[in-house]
Amino acid sequence: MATTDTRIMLMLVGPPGSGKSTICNKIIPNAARPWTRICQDVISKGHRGTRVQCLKQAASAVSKGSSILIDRCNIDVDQRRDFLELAKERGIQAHALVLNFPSSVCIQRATQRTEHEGGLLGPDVGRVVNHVYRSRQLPILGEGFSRITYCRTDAEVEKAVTLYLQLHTEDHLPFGIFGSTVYEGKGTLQFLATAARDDEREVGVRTQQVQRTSAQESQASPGIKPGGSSIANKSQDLAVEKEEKSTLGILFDSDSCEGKTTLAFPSISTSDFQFDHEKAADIIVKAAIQFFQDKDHAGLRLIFVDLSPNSDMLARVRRNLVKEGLNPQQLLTHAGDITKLRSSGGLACNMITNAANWRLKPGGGGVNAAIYKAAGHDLEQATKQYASTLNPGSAVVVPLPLSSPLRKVEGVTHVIHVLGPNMNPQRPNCLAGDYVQGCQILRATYASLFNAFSATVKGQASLPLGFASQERAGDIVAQESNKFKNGGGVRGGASSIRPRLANAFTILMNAAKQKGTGELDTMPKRKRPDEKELNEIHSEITRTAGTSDASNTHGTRKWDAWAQALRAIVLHPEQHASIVLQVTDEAVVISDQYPKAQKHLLVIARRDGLDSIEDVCIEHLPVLQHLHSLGETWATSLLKEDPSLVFRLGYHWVPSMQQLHMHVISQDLDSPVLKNKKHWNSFTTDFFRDSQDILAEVENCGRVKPCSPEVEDRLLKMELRCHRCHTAQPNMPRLKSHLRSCKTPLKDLPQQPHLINKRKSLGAATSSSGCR
DNA sequence: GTTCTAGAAC
DNA sequence: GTTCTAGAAC
Repeated sequence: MATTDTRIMLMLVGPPGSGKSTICNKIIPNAARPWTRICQDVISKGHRGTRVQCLKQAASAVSKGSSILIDRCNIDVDQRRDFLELAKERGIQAHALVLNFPSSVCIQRATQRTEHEGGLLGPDVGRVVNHVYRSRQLPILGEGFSRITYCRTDAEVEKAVTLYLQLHTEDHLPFGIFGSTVYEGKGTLQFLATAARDDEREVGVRTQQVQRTSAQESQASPGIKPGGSSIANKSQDLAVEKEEKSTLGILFDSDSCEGKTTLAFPSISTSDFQFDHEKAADIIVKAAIQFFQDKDHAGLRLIFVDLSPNSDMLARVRRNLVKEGLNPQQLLTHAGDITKLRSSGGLACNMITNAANWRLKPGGGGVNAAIYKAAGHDLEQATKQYASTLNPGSAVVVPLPLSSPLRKVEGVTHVIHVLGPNMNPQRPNCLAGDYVQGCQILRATYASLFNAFSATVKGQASLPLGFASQERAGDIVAQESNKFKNGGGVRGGASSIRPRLANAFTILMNAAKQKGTGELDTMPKRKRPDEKELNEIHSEITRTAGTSDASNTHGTRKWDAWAQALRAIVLHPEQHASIVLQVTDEAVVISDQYPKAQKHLLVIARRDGLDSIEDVCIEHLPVLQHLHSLGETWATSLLKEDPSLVFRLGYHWVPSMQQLHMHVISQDLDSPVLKNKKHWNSFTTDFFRDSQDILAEVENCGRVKPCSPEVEDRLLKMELRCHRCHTAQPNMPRLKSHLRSCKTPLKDLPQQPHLINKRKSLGAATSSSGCR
């Protein structure tokens, strides 16, 4: 989230010997923004001073417009509290850089060093380090930090230093927990550290190249190299620096990216198909410009991805971006693995593009092999349902099954296969240097790709999503442009595309909608409702739900003040530090204020107007997936604390409070604040909708069947039944008494340690699989 | 969502 | 008389 003030308090957290001063010396002289080091060891005329002196100097530096580096151990909550309060008072962001090395490494470094400003060195210093180490409390967001970075290795420290070095005055970094950590402590801190480790998947550390370097080195030489840089050589350093800079536009402007649905795509045809790079770069940028001329596409984002930071195509596309004046927030460039954009690159992409072969088969090399490998067998199976072959210039959209690792880990909902022109004489259908036709096909390829993306976002995903043609796109354009010149296009989505391409796209879409034609032979065989069917389904839903009042389902519901509490939290998570566990661009995780079980968290969506599952549309699938992923991560962490727990993730069909929120709740349902029948039934009947079922329902039906007031009333007033043995209980006290002695195992639950989530709930009111 | 409380149920 | 529920108020 943006703040108007981008000054930062960066608090180093680590025992003696963790290298805090070295970090300051690297950042301060060379940084892109002014930094002031606050060092307690020298603050009193070169000698050790007090915390109050540090606070005073810190306040003075902030007043002069400087960001501040707090160079003290800051080892526990007490040591950090005053500085965090100062940051809060001054309205500046508080970051922590946690030097999470093993104590042995810190002791070795501290005892071997020959200089230290505070005189803390020599053979006896080990005892000090151990003492400090034992008392450490890892920082959490709840203390008031907006960003925490964990470093376990020198390479990770270097990466963080590089990031802060390049941080210009006007830049700001995303909120959240970054980096990885291993913590050997016990209790809550261990749990939080584990959560932070899992967060790494969620929000990522931002530089693919740096991570790769780090990973390679750790493989080559396990363990820590005291005092030594892990960056292999200068040229790699420069490559890293170059790449870090290239991503700053993305990373430091999260607000402008917030809520944007994103398509990542590689360069098509320039590798194995040997298409001329300059021509290809020109086509990519111009295709993007045309795409964004359509105002409907303002909420979309494209990311051009190439594996190597030294990629010639990346450089050419960036150069053309500048030359053509395209807004860099619309077409971003990124060096990294397209299959690991979220986990390794920190870039959540809804859809990714595969440079496919004409048989749509795995294998080969490059992007095609990588995507099929990352997506697992699921992608191959799903693709077969949509097309068997692909011609140059065409695209085919394949929704990724929920089971695909690419979806579960990276949050990718669709893979769009495209095939570009071939200029390689050793590959089939070589155009033998005919760049007139080659450029035409490559333009058609990108136009098909971008429009398939747009159409999918606009809800066409519920339609068969084949964009594969039987002819080359150029041929179709030539043959069919007159025939379809009055075609309506796709909900205006292609209105600003050049007429020839718009017609080609319209042809493809119409082909996709037509049943029983030759075109459909390559269309999806999987039954999905078309638009008319979808409308009928929604009408039926409204009828059967007995509600003619659209305000119940479309965000015009009035919320009382008490019901707006969750919204206040997502708008200002920093003001609710005591309960906030994690903040991402799309969600806030909190401890439920009135836990109805031993463990009860809420994962709250941050989007405006998304208040209940009945507000969810197909385009919100990535949000639901993100909430589910966060919930699973936290449930997994909680299970590590207590493996006897069983968790469910789900939503109340009709929520009491504004802002879509998912419950992560342990199935003991043992809580003094679970007091009445409504409480009980809201978690044990079909009023509680499992997250997995909601994901499936939205994917299959486009939205969630509303809950009529009659059904809501019936479910919440059902007789009380034990959720284990299903025996009826006369009242809450008797039920609670029964629960203390009931030993019946929970039924229909998957084996531990996996969570949850599918159980047969009481009082079945609906089929979760069908669209009604 | 919780708290309070009148009145039903026991 | 005590326990429990359900609706109003916030």
